[in-house]
Amino acid sequence: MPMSLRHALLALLEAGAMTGYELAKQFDQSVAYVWHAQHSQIYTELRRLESGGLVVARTLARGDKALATKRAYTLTESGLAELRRWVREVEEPPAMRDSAYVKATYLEYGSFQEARTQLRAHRAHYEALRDRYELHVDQLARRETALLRRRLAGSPAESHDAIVAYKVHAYRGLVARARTEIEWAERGLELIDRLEDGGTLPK
Amino acid sequence: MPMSLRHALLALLEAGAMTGYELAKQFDQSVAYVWHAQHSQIYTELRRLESGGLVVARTLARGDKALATKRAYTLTESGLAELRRWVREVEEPPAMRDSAYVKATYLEYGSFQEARTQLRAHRAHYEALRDRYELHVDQLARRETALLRRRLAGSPAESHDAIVAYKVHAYRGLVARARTEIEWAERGLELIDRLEDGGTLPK
DNA sequence: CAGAGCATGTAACGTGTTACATGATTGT
DNA sequence: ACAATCATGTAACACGTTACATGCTCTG
Repeated sequence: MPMSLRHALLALLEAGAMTGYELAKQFDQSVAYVWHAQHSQIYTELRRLESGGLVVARTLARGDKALATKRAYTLTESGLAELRRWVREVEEPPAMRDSAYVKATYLEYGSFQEARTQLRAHRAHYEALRDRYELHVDQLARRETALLRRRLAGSPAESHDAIVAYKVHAYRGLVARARTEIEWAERGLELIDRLEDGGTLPK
Repeated sequence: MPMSLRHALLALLEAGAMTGYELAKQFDQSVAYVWHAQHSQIYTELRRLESGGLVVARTLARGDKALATKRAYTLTESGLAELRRWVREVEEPPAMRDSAYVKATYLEYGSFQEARTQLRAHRAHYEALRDRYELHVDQLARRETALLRRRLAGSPAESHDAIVAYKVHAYRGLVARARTEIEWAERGLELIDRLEDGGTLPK
C-alpha cells in the first residue's frame, strides 16, 4: 500500500510549519507532479496525522478582526521518525494498472482512424507532461522554488547538493518516462500507417 | 475514471463464452500485465455486467453428479456495442501517482546506503517485469497464446495482422518503459556514488 | 463594493484490497 | 484417501473522487 500522501505531507512540513492551505499550494507545485491529491483530501489527511500525533496544530487568527481562523501544522518528533522510517522502508511496487495500455491492446475493435486518435491523444498528453517536468527540473537545478529554498535554509550546507540532486534526478526520470511514452505513441502511429497500407508488416 | 476491468472482461468474452474461473485464468495471463485484478473482483464485476445486460450467463453443471455448478458468460449485442464505444472514447489520463518517485524525491532523509537499497529494489523490480514482458511479446508474435488463437479463429484472416500487431506494440511499449526505469535507477546509483565521494557534482 | 483568492471542511460514492469462507471434482 | 485445483463468492476496510458547502479578507 503506497500511502504516499501521508508521507509527502510530513516531508513538506519538515521544511517548516504551514497552514493547510499553504501546504496544499506548495503540494500542487511540487509533490503533485508525482502524487496528485485534491485539497479536500489534504485537509482530511492533516487531521488524521494530527490525531496520530505525527503533527501538531496551532490555531491562528486570520486578519485583524479574528472572525476567521486558520490552523498551522508543525511536524513532531514522532512525525520526523515516521518520515525516516518510510524512507528506509522498501515498498512492494503497486500492481500495474494503465488504462491507455489496456486500450492499446484492443485497438482492433475500432477503425484505424480511431486508433490514431487514441495514440495522438497519448502523445499530446505526454508532450505536455514532458514540458512541465523539464521546466521543473530547471527550477530545481537553479534552486528557484520557494519550498526548496526553505528546505536548504534549514539544512547544513554540505547536504544541499544531495537534497537538490535527488529531486533533479527524480524529475529527470519523469522526463525520460514521458519521452518513452511519446516514442511509443509514434511507433504506434507508424504501425497503423503500415497496417492501413495493407503492405508488409516488418517485425 | 479508468474502469478498465469492465471493458477488459468484455474484450476477453468477445473471443467466446467462458466461465468466471476460466476468464480469471485467461485474465491473469493477458490483461493482468497491464491491469491487475483479484479473482474476487472479477466475479463481482461479472455479476455487475450481467445485471447491466452487457453479458448473459448460463448455469452449467460441473462433473457428473451435478452437485456443483458453474456459470458461463457470453457477450451480448449491447456488451459488444459498449466495447466498441470504449475503444472510440478518449479518456482523460488518470492523475500521476507513483510512490517510488515520491520517495526518490526525499531520499535525503535516509543514508546513502538506504538510498541505494531503494534504487536497487526499483531496478530489480523492472528487470523482472522487462523479462516477463519480453517473453509475452515473443509468445504474441508467434501467436502462441491460447486466447489469441481463439480470437484469431473467430476473426476474418485479413484482420489477423492488426490484432497481433496492436498487442505486440503495446507490450513492446511496456518493455521500453521497464528499460527506462532500469536506466533511471542506474543513473541514480551513479549519482549516489558521486554524492558519497563528496566530489564534483556534474550537471 | 465586487470579485479573486484565502481557508476549511463534509458527504456520498466508486473502486480496489485483504481476508475470509466454502465446498466439489479430478488425478494419483 | 489425499492433494491440487476447480469454482464461487462475501464483508470490512482503505483510499481517492466529486460535488457540495460556507464564509472571510484583501485589492482595486
